[in-house]
Amino acid sequence: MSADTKDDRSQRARIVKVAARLFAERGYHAVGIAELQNAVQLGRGALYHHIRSKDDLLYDIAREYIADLNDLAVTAEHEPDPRKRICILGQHLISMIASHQAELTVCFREVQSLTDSRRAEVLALHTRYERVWKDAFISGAEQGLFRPYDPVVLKGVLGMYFYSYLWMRPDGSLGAETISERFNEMALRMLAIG
Amino acid sequence: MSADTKDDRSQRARIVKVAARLFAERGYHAVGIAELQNAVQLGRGALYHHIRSKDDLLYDIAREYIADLNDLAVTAEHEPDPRKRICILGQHLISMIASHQAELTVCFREVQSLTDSRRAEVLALHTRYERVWKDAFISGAEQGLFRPYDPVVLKGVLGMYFYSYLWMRPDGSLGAETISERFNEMALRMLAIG
DNA sequence: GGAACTGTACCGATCGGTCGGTATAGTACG
DNA sequence: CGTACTATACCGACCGATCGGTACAGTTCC
Repeated sequence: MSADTKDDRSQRARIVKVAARLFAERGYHAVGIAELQNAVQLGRGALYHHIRSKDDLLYDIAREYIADLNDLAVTAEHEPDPRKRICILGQHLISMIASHQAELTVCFREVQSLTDSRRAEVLALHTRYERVWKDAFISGAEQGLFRPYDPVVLKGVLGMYFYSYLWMRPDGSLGAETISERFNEMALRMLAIG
Repeated sequence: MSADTKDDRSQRARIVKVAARLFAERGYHAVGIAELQNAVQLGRGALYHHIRSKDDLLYDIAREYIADLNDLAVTAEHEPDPRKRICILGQHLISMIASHQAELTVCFREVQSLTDSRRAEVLALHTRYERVWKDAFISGAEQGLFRPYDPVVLKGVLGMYFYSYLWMRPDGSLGAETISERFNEMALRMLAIG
């Protein structure tokens, strides 16, 4: 039992992880508290001892992982070469999706299920993340490396990366490194001049 | 009242349309029958006179529009030039998303909410649609026009197009024609050799 | 009359969340 | 040592509200 002295945090982390998987598999509103109870093998009271509400659970998941993505993106902003910056952003994004697929699925797909103020907050983080990409595109355009900035190109490139949360399989034959390399190469093609 | 003699079909079509919009906005499980009633201004009994169940409603939406997409795709298969075929597929896809955004949002995002057998059926339609693209990619590769077939490239291209259901705005400044033209050009770049 | 359409009252089941209470471990005090 | 007290983790019964769906009577139109 000595390993369980930190029960509080580890239990909560475990609950959040299981919830993320359930929400990703079947959708936030489709998963009831009873199902979550059963999945974590805890009684009603025990579960609510660790979480405040179902909505808070969703909020924590949706917020934390887009925030992490932003943190990673900030480090990429130090790279002066827009082409390299795109590659770093792409590699981070794909590796995050590969290693936290359930959480990012919730993050991308269940924002709408948050209460108004929380949704606004999380959406702001999404916007901020997108802006990092946008800045890289504009930067490259100004340096004459990329085609002039075009929002459709931005959406297209981001769509390519983001959409991977739906088909990527962590145990599949395609590793995250392979995927990000090919996506990065394609992104640079989309941005090239002429 | 004379214009309402075809109430049966028109009412049902109206209900399906409103349901699609609600499901797209807030998610299938988040929308209750009461909310749907209120939106179509019909009592419980009247509503259930036109639909069999909530699940059937989802099934009809999710099935019909991916089936339509497949029908459109079949006509594109007659085009021998893989490059042109890609452009036709892309143009059809984007124009469908633009004109039936709510329905296709449901179609893409709520497949998981269907019962097992129905989900399998709808997923088969998705697979079939993806195969049309795949065939075009392979065709182009065989003719020496595209790079060798790579599933990652396929997923990347499809992601670019599909993801647009999340950000496209029918009343926005970007018309469907503009978007599909630029996406098509990018898709061909992604597929080009070297 | 009869078929189509509609509203209301109602069903059992399940929803998210709270309740009082228990078991256990740690700690302070005599 | 034993006893009193506190905090944490947990359980299962229970809450009002809402869920999807049904029964049925009334109305309208041919």
